[in-house]
Amino acid sequence: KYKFHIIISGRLKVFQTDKETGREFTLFLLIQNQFFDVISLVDNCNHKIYYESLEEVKMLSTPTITMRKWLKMYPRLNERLLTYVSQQLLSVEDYAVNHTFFDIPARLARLILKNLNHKSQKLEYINDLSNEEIANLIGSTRAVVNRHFQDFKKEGILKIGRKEVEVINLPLLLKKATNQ
Amino acid sequence: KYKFHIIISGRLKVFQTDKETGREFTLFLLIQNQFFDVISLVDNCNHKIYYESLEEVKMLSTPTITMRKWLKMYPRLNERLLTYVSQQLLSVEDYAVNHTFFDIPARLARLILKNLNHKSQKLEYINDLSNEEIANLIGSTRAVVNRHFQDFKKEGILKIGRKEVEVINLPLLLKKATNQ
DNA sequence: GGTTTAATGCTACTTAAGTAGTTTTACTTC
DNA sequence: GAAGTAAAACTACTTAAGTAGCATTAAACC
Repeated sequence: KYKFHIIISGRLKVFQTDKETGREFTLFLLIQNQFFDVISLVDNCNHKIYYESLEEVKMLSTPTITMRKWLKMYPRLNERLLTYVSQQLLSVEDYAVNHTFFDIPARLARLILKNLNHKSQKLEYINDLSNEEIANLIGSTRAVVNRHFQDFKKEGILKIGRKEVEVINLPLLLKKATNQ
Repeated sequence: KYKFHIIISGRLKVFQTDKETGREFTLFLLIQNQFFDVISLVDNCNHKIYYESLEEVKMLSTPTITMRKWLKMYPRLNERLLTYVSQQLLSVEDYAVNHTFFDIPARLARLILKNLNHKSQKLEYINDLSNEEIANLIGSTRAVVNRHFQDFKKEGILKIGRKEVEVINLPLLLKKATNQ
């Protein structure tokens, strides 16, 4: 029933939802060479999670049981997985810490900085996302994200097109990312 | 320089701080048989984190290098670590999700439920913590936590002594934990 | 028992996140 | 190029988290 996957191409959004409000929170945007779902390998945890492809996604899949067998046979695999899960841990830890210490403008700035291609001054990998999806990434809502995008624009930090963000004033953006 | 530890006894608080506001956020309260710091084993990550013992802590320690050697020699160890890190991932994921979907009363209720001994109706493991430390666990502040503790008391959900919490009305507490 | 200290309780205030609803813009499709 | 649609922009409002400062209580120590 359960399977283990490796993404070959495309983006897979892994998220949680709140049925009450309908809000979503994106935990990971998995891309090439990333794994899903590692947690299923670890014994009897009933980890409820949702996923959705942002475009056509190609991936290698194998039943959890087979994967468990391979893990026993090839220690290197275990090692690789440990590294991967540790990175995910750091990533989610970052979410949690950002949520407690920073307001939305700062979290937005940090998201942009994290995904910024410093040569083109543009976002890569999340550049085509709607305000809604951006909001899901920082644990907020569409309207709020848009509000602060407008502020950033007014302050000359960003140039914003439809589903396109370009950084104009990097120093100011960096400042937004740190102070509250 | 870096070391890997296994807790033998006592509680070790692992946390992050915001220098600006002085606020803390507790990521883990490590106890017996838990590891610290697994992340250091994974190559060149410069993971900044703070830790502090809540009482006298005994632990086994070994240099990261040695531990890495052992990992290569004993595959079972790798397996065990993978399980451990995965659990931590789930735990931190829970933090992140709670922060986006639930308000402070709900997060407080969920913390209590998570650490509730259903026989004694009392908290175990975090029962002796101050409001301040409770706040650090749910990513809030002392005053706010206290405010909601008072509400819970008035509503007949909790009986609160100095550094002591007892659940009076479990159904109501459960309700608080889900809706906002 | 009296004094010191730290945790808790309380009041008042500020601010920003969330929400609802509408208007405008830009892209798509025929 | 007109029509339709979905995203983005905007306005107004509500609410709760955060903050500051002080009062009170309980514990700890001499």
